[in-house]
Amino acid sequence: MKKQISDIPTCVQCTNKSSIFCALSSNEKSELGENKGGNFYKKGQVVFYEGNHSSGLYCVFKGKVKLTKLGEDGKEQVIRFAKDADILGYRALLSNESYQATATAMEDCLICRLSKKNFIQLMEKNPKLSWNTMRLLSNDLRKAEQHLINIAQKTAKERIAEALIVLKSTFGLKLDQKTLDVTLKRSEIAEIAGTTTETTIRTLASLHKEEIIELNEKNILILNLKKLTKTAAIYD
Amino acid sequence: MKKQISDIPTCVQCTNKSSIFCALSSNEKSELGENKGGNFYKKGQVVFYEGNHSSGLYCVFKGKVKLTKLGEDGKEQVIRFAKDADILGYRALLSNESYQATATAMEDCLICRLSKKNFIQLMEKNPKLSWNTMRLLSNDLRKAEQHLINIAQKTAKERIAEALIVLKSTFGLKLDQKTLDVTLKRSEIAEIAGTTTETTIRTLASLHKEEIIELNEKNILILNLKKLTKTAAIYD
DNA sequence: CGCTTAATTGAACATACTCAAAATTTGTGG
DNA sequence: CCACAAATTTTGAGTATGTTCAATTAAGCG
Repeated sequence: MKKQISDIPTCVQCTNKSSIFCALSSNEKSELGENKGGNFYKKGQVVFYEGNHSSGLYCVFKGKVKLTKLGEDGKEQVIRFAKDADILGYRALLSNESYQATATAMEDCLICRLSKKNFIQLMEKNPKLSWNTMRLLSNDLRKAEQHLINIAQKTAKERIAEALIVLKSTFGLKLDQKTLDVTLKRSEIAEIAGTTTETTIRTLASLHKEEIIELNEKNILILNLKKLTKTAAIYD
Repeated sequence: MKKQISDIPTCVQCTNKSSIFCALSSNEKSELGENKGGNFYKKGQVVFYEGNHSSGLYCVFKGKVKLTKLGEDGKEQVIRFAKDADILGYRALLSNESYQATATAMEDCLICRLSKKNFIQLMEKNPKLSWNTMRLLSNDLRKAEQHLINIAQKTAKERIAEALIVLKSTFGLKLDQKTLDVTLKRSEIAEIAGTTTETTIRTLASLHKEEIIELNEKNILILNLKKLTKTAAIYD
């Protein structure tokens, strides 16, 4: 049962909460939605590439997206995630003209493309939208800096434990309240933690032996969050 | 000849260019400067501490400042620098209430403290100020993400070479067009590159042996920028 | 069912860290 | 300006962590 583009509502009708667009009135939302394009992205499909010229602002209606940057040696590094109601590509509007990262669908997604011009016009009219965008940037910056410290100062095991915690807080758990509500390849976990696939495999096996996590095929269950947090060396 | 607080002009008279406040009219600048406090900070003195409640916005009139975050194990990590006309502590205004990093004077500095309230009021009135602030955030985010990749994927030598290049582009060179216009302890360079003091010393010695840099007491001279760039694995 | 992709395991190796000690520089009070 | 204490830089050697590379097993998919 494949999702259709017609499943995407207009901005006015959009049911997604907690987006930066909540500050907009119905009229403004309708203005935002002019020239809107909704698209279906299959798992693994690229929404936009790092370095490409910015062609608008993306808003995730449904699905999970990872943002990665390419290192000099061709190794990918996950820098951020996006999910329902999150915005992608907004930094390209503000600084440079090109996208700073590559956005890839982690599962089948429905993503809208909004007009750059409309967004900028709305920001000028509605200070709340500017304010929300600034808060968003500010939070992303805080997370990026925290991530930097983690990678710079933690061991591979600590970073992998932290990656699991980040995945939990970003995507949440399934109904059993234990299983991470996202499936990743080992190499993708490695890209978050900034290590190799092999080290990731060995470390996950070690965490499993310590009864901190459970591994069921592609699924990862968090059995002992307290221990996992301790392993990640997070004390705040 | 110690600098005095009286050396600091009013915002209206401030000669610093390329700040986010260039968008302001004289009247607005004067509004910004109400309740302004100028302070002298001695080398090594802390302007504000990570985790402290935000008590305003800082604007560097003259000097060099480093922003650091503390890792779980107590190791400092330099996340950003600020120099003449740069703003500090602006993120605390937007997200959380507390400062996300510790700001320390790298040399004797003159730094103004501006009222939080005035800044926010001005942002609401003048969309250009919001826009500039957003651009600033956006650039900081880009740099932080680039820094993340560097630390995650480069060797210690590459990171140290990169640190020197960052120092050059941030603080520039002295009149000879070779000497970095900033003096740092070896441990501070290590904090930028995310490595240890010993590794930094050995690597600088190695770069010196390769005739890429020259070490004169506390000063670092860049003899061969091309080679240094190559060593840093920067190809763009 | 065969082919491709992903996960796993092992072993050798390298990078960079830790710890300790010595040399040097810097700062401060007399 | 000197002497002494403190901080910083430097060097060495041993070690651990994590990478690389190669080979094997398992899983996914048309």
